[in-house]
Amino acid sequence: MQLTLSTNKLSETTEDAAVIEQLARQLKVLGEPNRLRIVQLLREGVQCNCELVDALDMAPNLISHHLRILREAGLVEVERDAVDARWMYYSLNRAALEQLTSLFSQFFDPARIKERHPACGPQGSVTRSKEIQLLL
Amino acid sequence: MQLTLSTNKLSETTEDAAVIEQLARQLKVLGEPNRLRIVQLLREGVQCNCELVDALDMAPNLISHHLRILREAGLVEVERDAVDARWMYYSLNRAALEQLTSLFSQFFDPARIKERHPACGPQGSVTRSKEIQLLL
DNA sequence: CTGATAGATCAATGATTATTGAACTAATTG
DNA sequence: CAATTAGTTCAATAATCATTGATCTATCAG
Repeated sequence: MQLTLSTNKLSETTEDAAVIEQLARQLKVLGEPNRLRIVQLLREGVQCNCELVDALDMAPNLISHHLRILREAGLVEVERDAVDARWMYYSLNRAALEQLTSLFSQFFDPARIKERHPACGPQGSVTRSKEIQLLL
Repeated sequence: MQLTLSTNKLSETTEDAAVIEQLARQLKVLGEPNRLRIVQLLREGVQCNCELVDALDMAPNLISHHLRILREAGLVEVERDAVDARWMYYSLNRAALEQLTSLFSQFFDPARIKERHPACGPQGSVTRSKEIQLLL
């Protein structure tokens, strides 16, 4: 799915609710250890289901399941072998990863974290920053 | 948690099983929409629980829960107000985000995806790449 | 046509985890 | 001290989702 931003100002790029949703969806998909391992293997090049089964020691249908999730998230693509159509070849979607890494770097860029003092708390807030003590 | 790599060769940095596990753990934490929204708010600066409650329209204990998860993943830190110790101030852990974005960019870098032909499949594999047809 | 092969789909189970409401702490205020 | 306030912790519920086993679909080989 290709998302268009509701604004073209870079500073608001990562504020768009739909973008956040999409980012969360993809991160959740990648946050599953077995799927992350599949992605790691796919980085080494196109793989068929059976190769992943061998490498990960998992049931074929489970691999199938995770590949489907990855595919539905737009992160992985499938091709069918033209010579023997029983074989499926899975590969990473470069464009999707390009977009994802770009958004991720922006969203979590430490340099863009603001120093703002909280709007709530006691009036002592003004000088709080120097008095604060670490918890536990 | 600070992870040391079992190898110092850049090309193998993202191959380390422990690193993958840790990456998966953090991505899963960030893959929850409400938590991602919390992170988004924390990017605007330190926030107390109550501010997040207002901004996200969620129960305080639920915010507490998600903040704990973020904290246990090392992504968020807490401080207690020195003037009125009832207030807690949450902030993003810059060092952790630095490390995470770096690892993420490396791991999902499209440029590092190899073109390798699958080791399985029919003998026709050799010329497969040009014959392959897209599935659905 | 009959197996065998690669893999997907389906239904059921189990584990994880977000959410909710109630009770609890600790600190401040009157 | 009693009442508030900010926030956490705990137990219970509900929803999500990974895993498993069985079945199903194509496709290819004999």
